[in-house]
Amino acid sequence: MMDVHNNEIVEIFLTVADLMEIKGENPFRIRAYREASRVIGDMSEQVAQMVHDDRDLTELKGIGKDLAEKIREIVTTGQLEFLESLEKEIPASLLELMKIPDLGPKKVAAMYRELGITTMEDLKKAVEAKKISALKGFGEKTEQKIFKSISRPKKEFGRRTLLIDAEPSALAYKKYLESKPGVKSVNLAGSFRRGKETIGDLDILVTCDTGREKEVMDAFVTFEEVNRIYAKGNKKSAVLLRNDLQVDIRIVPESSYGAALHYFTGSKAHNLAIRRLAVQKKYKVNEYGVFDGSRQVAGKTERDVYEALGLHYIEPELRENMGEIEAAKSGRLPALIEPGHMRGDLHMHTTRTDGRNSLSEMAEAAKALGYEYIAVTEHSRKVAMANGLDEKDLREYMARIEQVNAQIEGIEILKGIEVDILQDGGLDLPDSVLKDLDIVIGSVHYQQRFPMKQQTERIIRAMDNPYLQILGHPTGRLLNKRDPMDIDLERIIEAAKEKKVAMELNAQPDRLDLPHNYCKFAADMGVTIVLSTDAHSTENLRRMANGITEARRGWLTKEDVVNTRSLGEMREMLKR
DNA sequence: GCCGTTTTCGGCCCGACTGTTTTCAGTCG
Repeated sequence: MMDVHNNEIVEIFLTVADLMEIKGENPFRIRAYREASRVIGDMSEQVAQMVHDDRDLTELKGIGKDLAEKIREIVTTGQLEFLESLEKEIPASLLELMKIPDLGPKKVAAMYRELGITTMEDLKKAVEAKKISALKGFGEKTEQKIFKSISRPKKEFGRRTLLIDAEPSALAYKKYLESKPGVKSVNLAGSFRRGKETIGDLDILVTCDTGREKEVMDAFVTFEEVNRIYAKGNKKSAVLLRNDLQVDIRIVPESSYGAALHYFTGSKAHNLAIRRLAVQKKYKVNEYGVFDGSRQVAGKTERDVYEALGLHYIEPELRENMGEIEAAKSGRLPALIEPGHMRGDLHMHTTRTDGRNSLSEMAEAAKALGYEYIAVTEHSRKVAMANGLDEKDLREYMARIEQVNAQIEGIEILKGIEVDILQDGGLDLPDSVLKDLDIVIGSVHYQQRFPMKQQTERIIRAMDNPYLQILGHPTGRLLNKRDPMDIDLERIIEAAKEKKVAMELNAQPDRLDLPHNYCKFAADMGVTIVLSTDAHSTENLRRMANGITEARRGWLTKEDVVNTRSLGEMREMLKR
């Protein structure tokens, strides 16, 4: 039995879809592969485990008999015969070329067929020899566009931007557009609005005085950060910023504002499902509204759009076609957690280890945020580069915490630790001191490259320590930098349930760890979740907002998160 | 390739912009 991960199956199916597209296969068949890969990619459960347990894969939405068999083949053999036969017909290097803007499957196929182009290098030579513009269906402008694009490093295409990195440009753009005459409203939609951890591009929706659309579009493409204009019309335009962020804009009439916001917020999968539902009800949904024949029956607000289709309003964070539409039909949507629900923060560092602010500064800042309690959780000795504490250091610091706690009014400072989980699953500090703490978080910081079985068992063994209350940043992922550890997270969450250990949702914008799909899995199992900032400065305490967004994407309610509770109730719930 | 209180066969979301087109294909979201 091989450990084939969901993301490997996703990659294989996406590659199959791309290759079939170049080959010119039936688009609906291609879509089936893409749809299946999306479903698998969003799952928390490992498909390989399902195969192993002899479960019926066709229970999964979008997976029928054929794809179930292909998944089984991938899981048992580690490869897919069908993909290999496709790769014999279509060079896989063509997929790189498809990442170039304006080059899709048809054009790439034509260049391959007519000129034998398979690599970026081939393409460059053909462009320089002016062979591209000679092809039918191609012309001077297309050749120029390709020339412009291949002079850029290829890795820049398709790279996703951390939400928090996109934020400054997004807000600056919004403010800029709002200042333009004739503009009535500017809204950021797309994955930015859905609160995805990383975004592919930025989507802006604008309403303006009728007749002034062109004026607004002129302003849009002359924003100071614009580096390149991809397309410009009166309803829709697209540009590339200097920081490589692509920005799309749509201008719509106010009567269609809700439908357009819905359409432009996505996700694509959610929109497709909504449109399919509309077709069932003999309606048509587009970005201008819900239509019964040519009559608009909804569209001014998003709520109207959902109601016209017999659905409750769905929050943007849930719009991934992961069950939210079914829940909205039957009124089973969760009441999502909100920033105002948070009453404390249970993971932070101070200047005693690698933080930038003192204990009292952190406490004052937390108090200013309206919190009732915090836990100060320094690193343990193993994390030497952060001046991690040994037992003696910790005892001293605990005394210091008690001191400050006595001095400060209106907030309770709890004595905590982020103790390192050692190679063998032991903890980096003795029980004799752990037992005297209020909050014990256990985290893996070293040896993150163990094989799955070993890594999983290491973490589960750590949870056997009766003083460990919270598993910190459970996957160890750093978005765009480091993959999650190779672990069976489902098994770990099940163990957490059994041992009454809570899972942390670490709110650092490049962690957001526990990932949302596992938040949902854990909450469904009844595992307690702690939403923490892991702040290393007073400023960082505000990152709770990022964690709230991830929690909402994971369908979490106030009840699922322990630090929405009063101090007493929270402590009771974390007791083992 | 999937899917079905209209169907096990015949559908499968919908529109804007661009370029190379004399009416539309390709790409994108």
